[in-house]
Amino acid sequence: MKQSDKYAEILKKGDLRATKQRYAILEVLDCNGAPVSAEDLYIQLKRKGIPISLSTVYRILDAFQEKGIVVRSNFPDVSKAVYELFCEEHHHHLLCVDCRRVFPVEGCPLEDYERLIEERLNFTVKGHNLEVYGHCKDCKKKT
Amino acid sequence: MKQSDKYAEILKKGDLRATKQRYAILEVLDCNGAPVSAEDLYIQLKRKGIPISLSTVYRILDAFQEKGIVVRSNFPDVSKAVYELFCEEHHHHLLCVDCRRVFPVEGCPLEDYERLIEERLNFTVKGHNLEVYGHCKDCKKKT
DNA sequence: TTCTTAATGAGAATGATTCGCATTTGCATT
DNA sequence: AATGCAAATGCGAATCATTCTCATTAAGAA
Ligand SMILES: [Mn+2]
Ligand SMILES: [Mn+2]
Ligand SMILES: [Zn+2]
Ligand SMILES: [Zn+2]
Repeated sequence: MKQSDKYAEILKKGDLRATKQRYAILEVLDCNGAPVSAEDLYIQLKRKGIPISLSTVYRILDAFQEKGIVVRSNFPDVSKAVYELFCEEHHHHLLCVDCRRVFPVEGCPLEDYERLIEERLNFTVKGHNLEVYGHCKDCKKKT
Repeated sequence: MKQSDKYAEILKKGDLRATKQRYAILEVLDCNGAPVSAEDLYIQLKRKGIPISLSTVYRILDAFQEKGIVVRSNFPDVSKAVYELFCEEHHHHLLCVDCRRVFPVEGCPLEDYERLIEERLNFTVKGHNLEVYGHCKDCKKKT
């Protein structure tokens, strides 16, 4: 199966028309391991020669989020939201406060915690946001 | 010791001049158990007859955050930042996506996780952001 | 190919936060 | 208590991310 078929399927499943812009965004997100801001995405698309406007980038990302195709997050002290393809393996991110790079960490430490909250506080948990920040391996060296 | 002495001490420790506006903000934050937005704070201050401008509210909160007097957080799908007094007992929050209320939960489930990250990934953890969202007790009933 | 409607582009509008600058005020020092 | 000066404030303008409006284009069903 070609990559483009994969994207077509994602769009069909989301009831979204297959446009050049949507393909291109899926492709860029697919290649970027780490989350990207709407503007970075826009710049990368322009660089690839894709005709698109920034408002369309935002609209597409919104639609994708609605359909669960992408996940939006906000890192502390970063003003723009960032987006990444939804990934079956729920995971989290480390943010290096020096170089601002984002590192994925597989797994999630919150299963027991959420169960506890449901039982003790009678609160139905629908999800969570977790980001860890600090100094990455490389930036530690440089000091 | 009077409350106002407590605030004076906080400001002195932070090398910040004692102004009416700063006292008033400390007082409002102290009374509000849950985190508040800059604008809510501004409204509450006006209601109390404190002369202050919104930009001053932002400036004071920034200064307080700088000094570790307050903690700023951003909840998912809430456009404004919220602030609360720093609290020795590190804790987290539950956000009800129906009524938008915020509930504190004592304790933190991330100690082991952070240790693991430091060991396995050679990343120095400085902190984390964690918010859990879902449906609160009251909103569950209403359905 | 035609028709309907969703999607796009361009720019204006919005909303939260920050900035610039003139004025005021806390506070250290006479 | 009066003085001087840096820090803090008020007000409006500026900025930045994001959303909205509306005229135009293009999927894709028929
Ligand atoms: Mn990731
Ligand atoms: Mn709290
Ligand atoms: Zn780094
Ligand atoms: Zn609720």
